[in-house]
Amino acid sequence: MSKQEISVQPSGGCCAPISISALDETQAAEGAAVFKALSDPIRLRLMSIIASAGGEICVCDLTGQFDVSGPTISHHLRVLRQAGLVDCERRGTWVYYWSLPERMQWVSALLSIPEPALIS
Amino acid sequence: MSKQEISVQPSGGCCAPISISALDETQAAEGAAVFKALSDPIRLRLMSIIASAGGEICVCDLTGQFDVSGPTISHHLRVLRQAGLVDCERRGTWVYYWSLPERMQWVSALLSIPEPALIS
DNA sequence: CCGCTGATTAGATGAACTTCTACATAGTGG
DNA sequence: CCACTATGTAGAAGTTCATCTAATCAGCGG
Repeated sequence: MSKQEISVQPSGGCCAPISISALDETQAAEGAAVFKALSDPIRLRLMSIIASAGGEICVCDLTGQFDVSGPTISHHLRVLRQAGLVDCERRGTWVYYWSLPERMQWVSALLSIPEPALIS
Repeated sequence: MSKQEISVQPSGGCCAPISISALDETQAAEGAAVFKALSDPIRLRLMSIIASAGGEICVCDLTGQFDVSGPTISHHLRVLRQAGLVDCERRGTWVYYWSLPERMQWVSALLSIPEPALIS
């Protein structure tokens, strides 16, 4: 896995929270792409299950928790992967996914409101 | 403004970060709705301009910064409003928008990775 | 009261997205 | 080498979304 695909290239979480300064078009495009990946209820729940799994989790343990077909889960996992939020690896018959905390934290920081901002 | 519309009812930012525990279907639906509002480059940039304005900002100061028509900006602002991320008020001829930090911080907290989680 | 400007609403159109079924690929084990 | 299981890919169908133009609403000034 981790194959080369046309995906959002993480430019490195490098911009100030939006409560501090506005985003330029490039930053907005990258941020919006990540938010789009999280904008589906199934994907957000998938992301939360993977992120809270503490390590990695097998696709076979994900599929059963949703009322959609396997290919649909597969599709959603690819979207999360292309957004840089998770990565995966095949080991034998099974494929394991884990979350990429840096990416999550970058998006979190984008929306955060620093203490100084709360005071002013 | 602040009219009654079918929108995402903020249930109060009340769930743990997804790196700690998975979301149930209801929480995922509410979270995904907010992320969807932020999933468009124009909307995310609008949000960042409003949030970093320090107070409120007139629609007339927003429209000129984008290459889309006025009605399109209006549409995007409504989406942000329905997601509970901004609110607005008409004063005379002009309409002013401001950000709702609580909502922003709730979403930010959802994706945050608490210190203890980084250690374990 | 009428025209003007700012902003939103309504309706239409083309693109993107979610989901499915059918099929393909990867790996295990007899 | 073949059957079987776990995932992923391809393509299609229905729905949602972003955007535009045209029309409407709100407030100001003559």
